[in-house]
Amino acid sequence: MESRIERLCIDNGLKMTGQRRVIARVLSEAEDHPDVEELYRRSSALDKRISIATVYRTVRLLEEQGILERRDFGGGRARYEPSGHGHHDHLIDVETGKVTEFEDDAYHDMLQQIAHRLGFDLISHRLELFGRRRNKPQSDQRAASETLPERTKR
Amino acid sequence: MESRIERLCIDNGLKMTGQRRVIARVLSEAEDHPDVEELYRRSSALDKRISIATVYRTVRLLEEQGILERRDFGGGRARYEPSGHGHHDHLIDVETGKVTEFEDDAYHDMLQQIAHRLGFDLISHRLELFGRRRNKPQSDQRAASETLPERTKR
DNA sequence: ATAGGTGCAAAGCATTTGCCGCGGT
DNA sequence: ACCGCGGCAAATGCTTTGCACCTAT
Repeated sequence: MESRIERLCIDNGLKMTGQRRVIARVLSEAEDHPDVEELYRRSSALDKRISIATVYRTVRLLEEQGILERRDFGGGRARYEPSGHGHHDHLIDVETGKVTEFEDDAYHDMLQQIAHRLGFDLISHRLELFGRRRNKPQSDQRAASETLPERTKR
Repeated sequence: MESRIERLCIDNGLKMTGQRRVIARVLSEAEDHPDVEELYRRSSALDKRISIATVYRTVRLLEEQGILERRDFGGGRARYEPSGHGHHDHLIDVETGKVTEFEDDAYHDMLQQIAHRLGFDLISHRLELFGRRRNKPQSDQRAASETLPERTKR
């Protein structure tokens, strides 16, 4: 069984080694935004002979190929998610560290206008909200959340 | 002559040493978003006996006191700006690396609403636009820009 | 006087890289 | 067979810290 990301790797003409296959599978199955350490943990669980250096190299390679996207939610470690589940941004729960994704269509035009007013064409943006859960959360929006690993730095 | 930030330090009951006074002055006069290295450079120019460790310590202290704000524009180094020139976000010119500030009042409500829909109270946010300069920039908005130091990492 | 600040160099962390044997294609 | 890949450990870049001395208050 070939994972979604393995397929993408092959299509991009990447050499598929054992460790890459495992990492591709882990990424394909990830529903969150794991950092390298976490990817290494999950990959090691499937195949002991993977070094963290390889995870770093692979993750960088896949990012260059546009297969992965790097995120920076603060805390000093990069986090990754597969490309192509549409434009979305993130809300981080400041107490638990959980990340919730949300669609950004509503205000994308507004950002574009802001850029235009300043004399620029908008190429991309980065938006993160930091919030605290309210007593009675109402869920009228699909949103998956996860736990943010404890930060080491700072 | 006592700089604006030195005043804030005193008001917050911080012990004012020679090096802190110099760093406070440099920060008070900064119109950009310098990183620690840059602050060290500017401070050293005024007083040779300042170590970069002290700049790191001071900058962290001032951030904890709410006098400074840390920014992360990517590139692996923190950048700082004095607190309290109002809510604003940043647009980064992808070609030159220049940073332009802009006001965010217009869409702040919208962000709040998004957070609410997801069941959160909005505490803060981070918004960065990346754009390319257009031929004829129209300037109807106060905006200062600067050059982004070359990134070392990635 | 004394709590806290400073310089220096070493330690920490996340990430990258050199070297060299190994494995896809 | 050939070129790229992976493991390991050393290197890197930013930031923090232990220690011994120094200085505002």
